[in-house]
Amino acid sequence: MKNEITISELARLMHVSVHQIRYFEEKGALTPAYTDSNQYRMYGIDEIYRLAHILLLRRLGIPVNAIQGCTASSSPEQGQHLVQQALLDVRFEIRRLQELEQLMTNILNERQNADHSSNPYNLQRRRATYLTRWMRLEPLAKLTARQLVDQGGSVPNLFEADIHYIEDGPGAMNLYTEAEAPGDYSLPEGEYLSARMLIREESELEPAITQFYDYAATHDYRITAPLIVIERSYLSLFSPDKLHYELLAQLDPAAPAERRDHDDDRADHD
DNA sequence: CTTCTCACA
DNA sequence: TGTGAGTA
Repeated sequence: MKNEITISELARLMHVSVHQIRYFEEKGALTPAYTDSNQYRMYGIDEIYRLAHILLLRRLGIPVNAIQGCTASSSPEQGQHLVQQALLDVRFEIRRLQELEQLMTNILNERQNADHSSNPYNLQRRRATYLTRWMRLEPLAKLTARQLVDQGGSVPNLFEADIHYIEDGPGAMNLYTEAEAPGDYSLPEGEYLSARMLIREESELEPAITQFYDYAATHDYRITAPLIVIERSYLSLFSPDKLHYELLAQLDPAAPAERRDHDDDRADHD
């Protein structure tokens, strides 16, 4: 019985595939102690340690090629740099996952918010938000696939963000998405009237808008700024035939805006 | 049981 | 960076 072991024994011992060991060899990271007369690779105790090191560095996300140079020519300086780089990479990955987590909770939260379908209207105090414009829709133009590609690469992560439609001249629309910093359009902080609704056909939108203005008028809300139509893409996620919209308009800050300390005293109109 | 090579994610 | 199939 030899002291050295075969590749499959080594693989079982280290909980890796035989393939993987040969792959490391191809990359120059791990050479067998010797190859037997039957062409079998044989591994001794040194190779076991070596493989353990390689596996550890792989867990840190260091590429096998890099392990080759760092373990063989063995410059501790370089090895340290590799680990530092790997650390930077995992921090980047953590950020990525945190953003993903945020997206998921947003999707879930929006569903909760959307479910109170009793009274679509509601008054909100909103912080300033900033919008960046990414496309202009000419009057009567419908959004088509062609327009999206002709528009150039500047289409945002479409349908991961809510699309804001703001009228720009007669019949024309500008399309925006939310931005971090002040951009092409700003919604100032203030009181807003909002209505959320679920719509099956685009034709339902127009009457909803007039109804929105009617509602504002009968409640003496002064709307000065343009109406913002928000297409909430998350909410259509699980009901493809329906679109969720929010109508939003800032209330005139100059108007006396009879202080409403509670906003649930309207139930007369629908 | 091993080897190698190739195609595939 | 590996995996799986097929071969000898």
